[in-house]
Amino acid sequence: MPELPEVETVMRGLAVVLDGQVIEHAEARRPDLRWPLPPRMAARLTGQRVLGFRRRGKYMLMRLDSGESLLIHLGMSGRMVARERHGPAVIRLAPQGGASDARGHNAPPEAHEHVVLETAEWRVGFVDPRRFGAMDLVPTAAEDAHKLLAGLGPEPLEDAFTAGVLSAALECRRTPIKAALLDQRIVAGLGNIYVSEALFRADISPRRLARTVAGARAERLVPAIKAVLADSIAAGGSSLRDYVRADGEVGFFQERFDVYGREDQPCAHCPGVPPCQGIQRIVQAGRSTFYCAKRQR
DNA sequence: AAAGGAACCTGTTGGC
DNA sequence: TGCCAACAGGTTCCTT
Repeated sequence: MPELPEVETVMRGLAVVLDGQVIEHAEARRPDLRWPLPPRMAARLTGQRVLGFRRRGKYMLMRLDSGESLLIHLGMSGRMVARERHGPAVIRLAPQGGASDARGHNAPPEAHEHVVLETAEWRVGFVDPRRFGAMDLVPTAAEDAHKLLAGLGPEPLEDAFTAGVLSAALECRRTPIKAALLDQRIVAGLGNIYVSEALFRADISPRRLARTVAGARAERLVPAIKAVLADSIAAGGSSLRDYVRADGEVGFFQERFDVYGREDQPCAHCPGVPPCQGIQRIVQAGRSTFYCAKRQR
């Protein structure tokens, strides 16, 4: 569910609540997420001060003063819910929000809340119905050597991610560009939504062979990827600013997609111009892709 | 080695 | 209204 922009926004929300605070109490209520939680995780978190956060692809890393970092992946359905322990505020760091009738310290416990972290002021729960999410502890000095991070491709928002870098990575791939961009080894952080969105912005067909995305096409695609991610983070970030509302719900990119989930709707690039067929939905590698067949080549 | 599909789980949605 | 199938934003693992 959460792709790079959602993970970035969730992480910034966690930082607001946890940065600099001491985890007074930690609890692993259900130890079997995607993989078993690391040994004694709750004990290794308890008493630690949170020194800072960082994101790598769709992974969040929370630095502790013990010299370890908590690695968090939200999987498909993972979200974080922060409640003020002695007040009404609730921050739901959830990509699609959902019902928001929670009432703070008197609210019923969230279902599927597998891990809980408590500071003096906040109770932060990791909620993940499908349990595709994961947590692990890793030495801070060797974060990037972690098995789940070691193979990741470049960060798309960093300057080092250029058209040259991308086309070099795509060169030997005999697969549609859609599938290649979902591969976290090519570029880290894109998922099913933003791949469709970026290809639309770059006028590139999702069916095009990856290795033919070079030259001018790669020069269009890289800025398109950066722009759609940045726009989405800006949308989430702006809603994060007023999180203090008692029923605080962090908004995300939501209804602002150009193509994702818009089958049969007009294409924003060629509205009403025949023979544009509007947005089509196709299935690639078992997953939905949305695009405009006229515009994207 | 790379590509495609199944598998992991649970919740929601849409059709009949 | 009820039931069931299809589908969901991710990733790994197992075959070809």
